[in-house]
Amino acid sequence: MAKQAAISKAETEVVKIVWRLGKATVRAVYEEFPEKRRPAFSTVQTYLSRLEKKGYLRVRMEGRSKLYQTRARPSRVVQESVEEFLNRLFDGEAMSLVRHLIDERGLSRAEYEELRTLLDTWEAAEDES
Amino acid sequence: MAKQAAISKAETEVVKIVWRLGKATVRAVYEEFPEKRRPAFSTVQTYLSRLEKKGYLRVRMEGRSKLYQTRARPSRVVQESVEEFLNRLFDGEAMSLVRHLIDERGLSRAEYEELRTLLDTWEAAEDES
DNA sequence: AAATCTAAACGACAATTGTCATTGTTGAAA
DNA sequence: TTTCAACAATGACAATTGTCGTTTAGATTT
Repeated sequence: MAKQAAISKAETEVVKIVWRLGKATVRAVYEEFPEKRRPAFSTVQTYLSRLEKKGYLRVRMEGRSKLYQTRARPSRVVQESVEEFLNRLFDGEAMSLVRHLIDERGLSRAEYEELRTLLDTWEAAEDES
Repeated sequence: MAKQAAISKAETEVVKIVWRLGKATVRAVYEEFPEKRRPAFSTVQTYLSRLEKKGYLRVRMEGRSKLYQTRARPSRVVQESVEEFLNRLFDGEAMSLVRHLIDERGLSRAEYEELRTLLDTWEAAEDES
């Protein structure tokens, strides 16, 4: 299996819409864009077909229209992007990113709580091994 | 001041080298690349001059060579990239990213400890307000 | 049936990005 | 002073990406 071509910015936005909708026609995706930043119908067509060519989506005819749907599991795609991003900016150090997030963007009380909970859960899981 | 043009992948790698070195000539940057993935000298020249044109670096002649140095604070550039990335993949929710990091990549014991410490620090700081 | 609507198919194009090969200069070494 | 070595300065080019307009062919409405 050849290395999957990278997914671009605009394509990411489109693939996310498809994930959210589960399966969608060109028009459906097209209409998900908020009117202000909505690209031409044919532009969406192009994005979708490129995504299909790159292997991120699967397509089939549904009557007169094309119906696109997920091929790769979203998490895998996200995973790859995160990995790439992490390597590029933080030398692959997840903690650097997290530190950056906390220092530079700040945490809300709620986020703080959530993080604590996450850690507790992690520890609990870890203990039984 | 016009919106700063986005920084590309290859450019990010180069700008990081300049940050690391503080100030650097084309050759210095060129040599920082591990031999295996070292682009041509002229390629590095191009990246640097594009970075300068985009406003990320400042340049001046130092004798016969050009000396590049940081213009924008690194953290600001990183900040922007993180923000862009976060919006694109996680709808701007930092916690989604963190959750992804923990679930999908896993935490090492050490990272776990560090995170705990970070949280404790955060809380201490928070308490006095 | 004619007119209208839709969506697929194409083909294009400009901008951005990744990458160089060359050529022109110039200070330094032979 | 001829010859190098080291840089700057250019110009190029292919691939990728962002974006469309147009044409074609069925489906639907008059």
